[in-house]
Amino acid sequence: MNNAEIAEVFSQIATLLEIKGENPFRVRSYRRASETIANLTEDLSAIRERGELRGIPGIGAAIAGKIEELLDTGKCAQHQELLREIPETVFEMLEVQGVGPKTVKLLWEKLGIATVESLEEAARGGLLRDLPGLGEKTEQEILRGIQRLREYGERTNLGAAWVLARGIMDHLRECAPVERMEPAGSLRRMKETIGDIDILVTSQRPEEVMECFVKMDCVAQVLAHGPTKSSVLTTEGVQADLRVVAPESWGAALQYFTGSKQHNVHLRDLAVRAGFKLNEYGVFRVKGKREERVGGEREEEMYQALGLEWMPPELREDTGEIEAAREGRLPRLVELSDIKGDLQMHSEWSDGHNTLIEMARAAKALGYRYIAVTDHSVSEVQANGMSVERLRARAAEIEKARKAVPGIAILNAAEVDIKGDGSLDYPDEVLAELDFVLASVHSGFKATRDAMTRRIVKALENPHVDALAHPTGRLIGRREPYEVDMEAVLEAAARLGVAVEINAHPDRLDLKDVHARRAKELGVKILINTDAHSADQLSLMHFGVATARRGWLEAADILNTLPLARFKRSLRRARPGRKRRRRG
DNA sequence: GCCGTTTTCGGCCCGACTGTTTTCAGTCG
Repeated sequence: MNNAEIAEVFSQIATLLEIKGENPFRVRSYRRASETIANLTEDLSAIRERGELRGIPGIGAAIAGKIEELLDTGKCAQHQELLREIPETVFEMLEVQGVGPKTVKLLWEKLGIATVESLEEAARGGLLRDLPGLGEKTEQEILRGIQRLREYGERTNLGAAWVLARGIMDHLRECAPVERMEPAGSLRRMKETIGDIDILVTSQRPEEVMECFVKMDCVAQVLAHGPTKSSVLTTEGVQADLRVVAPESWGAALQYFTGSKQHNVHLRDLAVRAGFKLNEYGVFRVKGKREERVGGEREEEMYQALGLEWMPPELREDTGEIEAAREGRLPRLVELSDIKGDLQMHSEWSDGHNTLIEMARAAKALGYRYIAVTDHSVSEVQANGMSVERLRARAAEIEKARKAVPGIAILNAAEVDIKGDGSLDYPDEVLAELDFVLASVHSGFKATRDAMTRRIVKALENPHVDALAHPTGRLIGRREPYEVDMEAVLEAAARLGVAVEINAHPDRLDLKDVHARRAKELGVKILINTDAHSADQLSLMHFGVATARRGWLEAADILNTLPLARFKRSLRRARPGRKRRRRG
């Protein structure tokens, strides 16, 4: 079993214990373990080999034993036992807004309801209103929740949420008396998917801000409309929450609503131990019964009171950032302004919409010093992949573009398919003509994990390959990543000096944050590229930078933060090993 | 179930909102 599967088992155990009404602290232990495991950069099996399971924070004797059980047998007796008591289908019931563990317990015990379908039927039949603690309004709310779940599913891609949030904020700035305004929540942390959009503002006239917010064109339904908090469902099906806070609580509220939940829980635990209290209004020193407010206007104050440095939102997942802050060893995360070039983009020569010159001009306008134009290779028929002849014809056009757009280096490059057997889509002598070779998988996604791993590692062993693009092939929300042993791929990349891409397109974000962090640990050099298929998509770079930041990466970990000459020297092709191998 | 230079037992984050209530439980973030 892999880490994600084991994390899922513990998450289910936590939920099932919660439904049973078990000790909430025991529930939390399983939930915390689940989240910690999901964010680990290394496989549990490897950690176990070294006998270090107990060293993972939140993993004690009991859970370590269950991890071993899961690794050995693929099952966990306690989990199986719980599932015999409560059917697995209750998990989807919990996705309905307003339905929590207590309600599920009630529905299951009193009415034998364990699926969303039977819940809907019972609500329509008016059977819920007679249950203790439930009433007619709750019944209607559950029906609405089911409809919303069916219509829109759960989470939104970061890219779509970003556009929507920008739109809302631009609108509020125009029509309402807002002072400070920032997105909070998972959007501010730049998570790859967003549950709902949180926006925080300060204003002298909150009612007007709320009024403007609930009357936006993009509002499909007003879910709540109060003086300090309003929630709407947008026409895109994304929930957006707006909160107005007092200026003196701005920092406290921003910290609080940015989360993550685990980060906040950990932080407040520290606060209590140090004699402080944190909430969305400020940080307070607790003296017996009295509380003295010691900060809250600026976010920094919330951390400083606990002896911690302020930390970027992208780090706030409780995966070691609090310990790092305490010890003064937070990374200096890479920033968009560090990026000097973009090494994956497509032109009209394959499936892009713009000419070479248009792409170069757009990249230059963003301040880049170099780009690689990586049109597709011959096998990508549907993407107008280039034959060797067209590739050579394009080389002449690139030469012209270099003259037409001075001040930016244009690398003659290609995104070359890794074929089913791990060979590349152009012969070696053709690859040798290129300035930069990016390899990637576009077919055979259903291969076994072993086969896919061998295929990719073999491709990386080709000395002409400089970098691996979108290493798992996933499309967030649409296509699962193919099965591959990422640890083996990253180890091969580190050994061979091949760079690995963080694809910045918000549908991909591939490498994802956790893998990027692992890549750094293994000494793999990273590229952040947009994979732009039009000039305007070059601006998606910041999503890739955010993913790198979530992986704790600094500018020095990323090749395309280097000036051109050093960038070229850092590519695998500049390494002496490559020449030796070629002669041999 | 986890954890500890104030503890190996006794703690474990905090508040708002809603609906069903008569003082509070459940959900959410």
